[in-house]
Amino acid sequence: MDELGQPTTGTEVLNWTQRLRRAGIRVTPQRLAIVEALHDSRDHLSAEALLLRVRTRLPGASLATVYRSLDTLRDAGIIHQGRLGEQRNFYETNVEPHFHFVCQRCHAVEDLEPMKADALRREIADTSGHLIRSCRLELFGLCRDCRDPVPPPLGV
Amino acid sequence: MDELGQPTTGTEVLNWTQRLRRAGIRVTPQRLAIVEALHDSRDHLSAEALLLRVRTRLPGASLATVYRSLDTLRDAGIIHQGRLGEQRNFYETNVEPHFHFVCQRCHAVEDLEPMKADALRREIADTSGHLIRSCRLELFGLCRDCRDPVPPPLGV
DNA sequence: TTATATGCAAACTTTTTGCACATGC
DNA sequence: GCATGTGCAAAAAGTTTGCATATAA
Repeated sequence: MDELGQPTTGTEVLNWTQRLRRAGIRVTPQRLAIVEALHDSRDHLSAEALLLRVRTRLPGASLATVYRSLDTLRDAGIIHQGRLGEQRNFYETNVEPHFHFVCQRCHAVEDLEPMKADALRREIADTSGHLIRSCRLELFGLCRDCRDPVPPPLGV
Repeated sequence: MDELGQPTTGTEVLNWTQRLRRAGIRVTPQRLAIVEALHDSRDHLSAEALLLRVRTRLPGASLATVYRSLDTLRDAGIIHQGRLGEQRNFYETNVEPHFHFVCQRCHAVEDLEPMKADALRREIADTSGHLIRSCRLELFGLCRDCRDPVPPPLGV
């Protein structure tokens, strides 16, 4: 199910096809497989992780195509590309401005709402005189679960 | 001159030597050349850019040594390592928590004070339940100069 | 003296590119 | 039909590593 509560299969295919077409880029099986695998994962995936998922649907897909498709989709505003301390990029279908929290123990990545960040951004713009077009906020630490590990059940 | 208004040469050498020694790492000509070149540049340098500067003083220095020294200095808390949208790391001697603004036109990098970011960080910690150990804020746009180019002198 | 650092070259990881062939529109 | 996309392999770019030698403490 996607965030509207619709089944992911079938209608999703139409949605992404339309989105690609409206963005003015060609609709190919590879691009559809890539953007759908990325969206269905609801995660922040590397190109290589994405290739593994795409290959379950298109066994012949190549890493070069994944990279080229991701670039195209990113330029079309359909996906977001980022980095999180690591040496490789990650991709996600959430293109709204938002921030990331990375757990340094379980390495989970959580999306954070922009919240007051716009105020911070505006204040920095005012005091610095720069024109700010985008910003990235990344927080690192221990997530709820890794911070307070669930104690083992009593009597074990 | 450094930020205390002291001449950079001479006393600086002593300072960095002391700082390395106090951090418990060996003082080598390469490490001193690296940290001093980095500090004197007052910039955000890549390993390769740093090697060029270091080689004016130690012509035989190698890139591998620069990388290994930077890792060591970073682990010792003497320098800070970061990334700014690019695919390579940068290094700086400012180890205080602070943020960066990157001009997308002239590619200048400016350090920003943490300011209200601590409040933002605290709020995110409270609402998410995560333990936040560090955070990184990067802003991209046009700097003051690139935003409002100086008009050519009259009569030309 | 001895653990640690350096230089060199090779390896490794991630991403990009040239080219012949395939395909969306 | 033609501009564009794909797969393969090779190349780039950035960083790390093995090893013999050199050096800080």
